[in-house]
Amino acid sequence: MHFLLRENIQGNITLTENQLEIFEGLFQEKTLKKKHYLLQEGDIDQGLAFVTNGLLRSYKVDSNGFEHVLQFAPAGWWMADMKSLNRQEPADLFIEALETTNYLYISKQKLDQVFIDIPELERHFRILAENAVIAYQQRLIGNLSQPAIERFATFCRLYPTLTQSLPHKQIASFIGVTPEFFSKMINNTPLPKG
Amino acid sequence: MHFLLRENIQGNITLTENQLEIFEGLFQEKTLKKKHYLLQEGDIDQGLAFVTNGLLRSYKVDSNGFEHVLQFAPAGWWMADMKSLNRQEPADLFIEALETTNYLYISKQKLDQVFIDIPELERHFRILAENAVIAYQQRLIGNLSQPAIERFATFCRLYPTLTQSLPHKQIASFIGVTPEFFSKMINNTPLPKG
DNA sequence: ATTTTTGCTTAATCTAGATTAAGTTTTGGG
DNA sequence: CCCAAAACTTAATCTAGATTAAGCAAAAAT
Repeated sequence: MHFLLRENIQGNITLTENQLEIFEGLFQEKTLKKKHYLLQEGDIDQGLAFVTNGLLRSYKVDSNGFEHVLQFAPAGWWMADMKSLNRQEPADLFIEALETTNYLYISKQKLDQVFIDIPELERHFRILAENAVIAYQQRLIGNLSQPAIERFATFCRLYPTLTQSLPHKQIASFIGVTPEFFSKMINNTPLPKG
Repeated sequence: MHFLLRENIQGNITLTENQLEIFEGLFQEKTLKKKHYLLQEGDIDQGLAFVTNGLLRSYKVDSNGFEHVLQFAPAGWWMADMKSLNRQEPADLFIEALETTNYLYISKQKLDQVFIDIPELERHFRILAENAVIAYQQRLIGNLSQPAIERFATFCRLYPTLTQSLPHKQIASFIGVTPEFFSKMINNTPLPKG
């Protein structure tokens, strides 16, 4: 059940078996049914989720009621409303299960303590945060410089698995177009005549 | 000269006077003249800059030759091409001085070592990275959900000092519009008749 | 000081993508 | 198995912002 968590950690740092077991002992196994929420706007995020199975998405609802997907978290990915979690203030994001999802949950309190007990883990989360910064920078530049069709191509290259399993509506929201335009766009790859 | 660096650190962690002096000893003081580059596309970023005076910007040049500003760094801010620095690969960003700028420079090597010697500093940089993630998330959502005039209003609220000191062209690039549209937009706040 | 470059503005035209509105297909709950 | 709700498609119309093209102002460089 935890091999994905171990892989995640060992991608950045080296821990002893004992340290791994201490860390793993801080999580609870949880399940969220499809269409249920891990977090809703206004809640205060109390911890981090590591998906072991299924699929989560985080999104913001804007002042006109439109949804904008910030992140998808399939198995092996972390998910939280980082602003709400870090500052302990009301969330502006929703986190929802797109499929019934199993995840490991660790409270902010336990996470903060383990950074003191096992400083290598703080390195792991520093590197994860830095990689997230890089990913958001690239997405932002893509949104400013590329037309929708190229953003879609980038999405397909980056998340080939998700491209298959997600409703088009969700991909459209992630790349920043309406479902109507997305539909028109992908059905407009005109085949050569003859 | 270093009071801004101390303020920056002490905003997140507590170090002894001795630890502060060790850390400060790892930096070189440098100066970059206006319009000169700290980093150009294709270079490999070798370290982090902490601005003590002046103003840097990082930007990407897209395939059509248009510039997109990722970040401004006035006094008290850090600057790097995080992707190039972390992965030691060719940069896709330029980092340029918009004014003659003084900064403290630390190499990647020394920074990595000090994270081992003084684990609290790794916490500081973890928190900085997490705050950067939050800022990019908000900027991305703003770009997807708000018209340019509201993105400009947000920019003015967030960076009141920069709003005064920056050429309009740079603000336009940051919020993601052409200079022509920016000009039209800000000169179109129609005054009431009479 | 004057020439060149860079920045700012205005205005006409153009377009990627939004909006609105149906109609169709698929999914899933009871 | 059936019905309601979602998801997807198509098409007409609309608009925020881009593009192109001038002209003007300010700042740097020689």
